[in-house]
Amino acid sequence: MYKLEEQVGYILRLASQRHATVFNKHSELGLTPTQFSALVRVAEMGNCSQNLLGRRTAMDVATIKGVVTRLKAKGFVELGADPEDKRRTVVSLTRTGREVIKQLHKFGAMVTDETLAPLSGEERKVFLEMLKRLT
Amino acid sequence: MYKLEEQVGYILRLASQRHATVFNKHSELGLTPTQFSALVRVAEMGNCSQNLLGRRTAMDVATIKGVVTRLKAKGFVELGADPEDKRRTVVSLTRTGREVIKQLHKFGAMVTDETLAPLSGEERKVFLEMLKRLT
DNA sequence: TAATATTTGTTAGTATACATATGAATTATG
DNA sequence: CATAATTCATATGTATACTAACAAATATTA
Repeated sequence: MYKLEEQVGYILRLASQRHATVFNKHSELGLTPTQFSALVRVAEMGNCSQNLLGRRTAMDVATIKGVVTRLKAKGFVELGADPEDKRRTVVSLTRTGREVIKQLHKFGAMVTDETLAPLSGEERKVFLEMLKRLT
Repeated sequence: MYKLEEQVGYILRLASQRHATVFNKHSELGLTPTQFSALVRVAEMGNCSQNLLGRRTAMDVATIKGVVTRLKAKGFVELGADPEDKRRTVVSLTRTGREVIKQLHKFGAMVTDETLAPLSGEERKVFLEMLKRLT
């Protein structure tokens, strides 16, 4: 007998839903999970092109464009030209962006912690290790 | 040091992406993962209202509406009125829908299998059990 | 029974997410 | 050096996914 509840895709969707709920409950800056990832990555990389940022956050060119547009609208990043390559849009943090990074790191750790709350410390390690192998 | 790669939300997104890739690679009927879930559930439940179907597949009222509309356009389900409750839209399988269910079950099992390929048999059980606890 | 609350479904708005087509700039190749 | 291939960014179209506002039907309760 086929059970939808046993299919990995279905359960992954449910787990993602719960994670999103946890994320949104605590998000004060009004960031979405994808915007959060992109912002953290920009901070890590310093300046980088929009497309490269997309690759480093596993987002499609069309997706990262929208994310960057909204991060700019919210004042966390700014866009500039690359003197060495006229095709590129360089993404960098604004002053506001730099100021919230530490908060974001704390926030991210808290969301991960609460999402994994049903698992023990040892289980979390095992689970994350296996989940990574599925990527 | 904060690592995006260690955050459960980020890894969940990557795993979902890979699952979607596996799903699409094998999908001949042109169904999406959500459409697949809804269709399998309709088959399980026989007739049911659109909203109830949404609840049983963890989809929002707005989301399930779109999914049902597309399943209808593809000829897998049909919509009718409920004589006992004029608010309800009853969703049921068409003849075509009934004919593809067995295929869908096989297909679903294959997708789960290929998605979980990086894990051993024992690991899969442990992983799915933990993933379910996160929902 | 009348007022209230809930349920069902629709619609609009925002945000991913991917495929594909296009155009501009850059790099690689013959 | 000129053509081809690649890269970067934009735009369009389709499909989730959730919120919020709304109307109609049904259920509850005062």
